[in-house]
Amino acid sequence: MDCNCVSDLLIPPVPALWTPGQSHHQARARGIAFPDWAYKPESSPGSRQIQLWHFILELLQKEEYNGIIAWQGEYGEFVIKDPDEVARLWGARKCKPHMNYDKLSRALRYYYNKRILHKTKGKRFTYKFNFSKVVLVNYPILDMANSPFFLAQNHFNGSTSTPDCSPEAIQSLFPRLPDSGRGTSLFDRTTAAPGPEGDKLRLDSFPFLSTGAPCYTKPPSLLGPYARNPPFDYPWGFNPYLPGAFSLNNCPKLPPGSLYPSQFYPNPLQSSLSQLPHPFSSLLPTAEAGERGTTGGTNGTAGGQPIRLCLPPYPGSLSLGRMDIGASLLAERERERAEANPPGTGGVSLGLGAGLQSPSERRGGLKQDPESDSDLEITDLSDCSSDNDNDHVFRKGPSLASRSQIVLDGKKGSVLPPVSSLPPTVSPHPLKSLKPVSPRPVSRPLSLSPPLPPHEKHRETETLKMIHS
DNA sequence: ATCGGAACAG
DNA sequence: CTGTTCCGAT
Repeated sequence: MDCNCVSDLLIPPVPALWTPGQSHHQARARGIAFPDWAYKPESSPGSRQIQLWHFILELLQKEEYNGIIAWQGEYGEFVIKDPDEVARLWGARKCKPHMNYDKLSRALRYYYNKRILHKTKGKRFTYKFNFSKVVLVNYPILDMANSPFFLAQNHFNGSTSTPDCSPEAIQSLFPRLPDSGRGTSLFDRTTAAPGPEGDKLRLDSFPFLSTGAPCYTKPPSLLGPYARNPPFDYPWGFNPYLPGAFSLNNCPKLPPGSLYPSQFYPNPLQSSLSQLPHPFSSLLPTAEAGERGTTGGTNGTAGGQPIRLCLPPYPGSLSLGRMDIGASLLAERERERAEANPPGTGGVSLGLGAGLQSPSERRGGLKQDPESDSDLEITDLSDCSSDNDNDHVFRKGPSLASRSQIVLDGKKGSVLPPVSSLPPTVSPHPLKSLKPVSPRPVSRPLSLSPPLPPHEKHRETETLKMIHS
């Protein structure tokens, strides 16, 4: 039969900035950008093929699909509005024509034990992601505990009302990064940048940068309509990890000194990352800037966008204190199999005092899963807004002048010297990472597959060529 | 609607 | 290992 597997080779075009369902309503959802690498099949150890959760994330990330699946409810929670359609898309992606929601949901259920996902009881077709889990799964090697992101997050969580310290501050720490991956064409599209074609950068190689820290998109109110969106004016030499670079001062809770532990640079990867710009930048809206409210979406998005995930707001609760998240995650991991810990257990905080202990020790009181299914340890972090409120922070250097031109693999890693030191871990196959989904709207009124504007297409092609070489 | 066991595929 | 396919039980 004919399946749409090809879609795997296509690149989604438009960046999908999460849009709060056009809504002004309720707690507006803030989108969080899920790190690119999270969407890459390669990032899923053990599986060469796209995984269901990746796929879900992809759909969630694109507003075109908001009619069938969308973030809703608590942070990380999403609802499958049209189970059959989602199943159909999944089936198309996997070339399983007989896929249906029953089967898809079975696969989803397997995630419960893995703690990647869990069901939101009481709400139909509603599930919730445990992002930290996802992160861990993808990048277990990272010592996220030491990441400023996480640290910030912890604090962030601690106080609900301190949004300040959080997202924005952190965000300001990183320069914008063009997107990545698969998409490769990200910036281009936007283009806004009249000229520089060289804005291609592949962050795939720096998964870590993305850090797993999904970032929130600013609520509409905060975001300008993309007023300014300089592709990125941060000097590549900027090292976000340098103390000086951070201006988390606004973050009262962050203990000085704890931000950049030496362990922060455990490996080459990390060091190289330090020169990378901020990945979240790709969140910048582009074409669809103007229109966002339609759920049915129609923007022309089709191709090359990297993946960006948008989540609904809520930093729920990271229950970890500032302890080491990594440890807790590990603990969780173990716990995972040990106890299927039914949700609903009390104990909100994951042992603040736990600190880094061996996974086996953690047992002590770590119990999370505050209530129901919210054991989600959120890893969100910064506000990845598209607007650069904090640009000024970085604005200083040679701005545009030094735009990077990193291309990918093999080609030239011009601007990022350390590229060579990057671990081969990620994205071995550029092409592969290029395209995640392109569910074609086989049936469905929704504009599942908007046409790609000519120029974009062109760009895309170019990009591909580049990658190829 | 959900769940999870079991067999099976790649 | 990650589903896919069936399916009986809630």
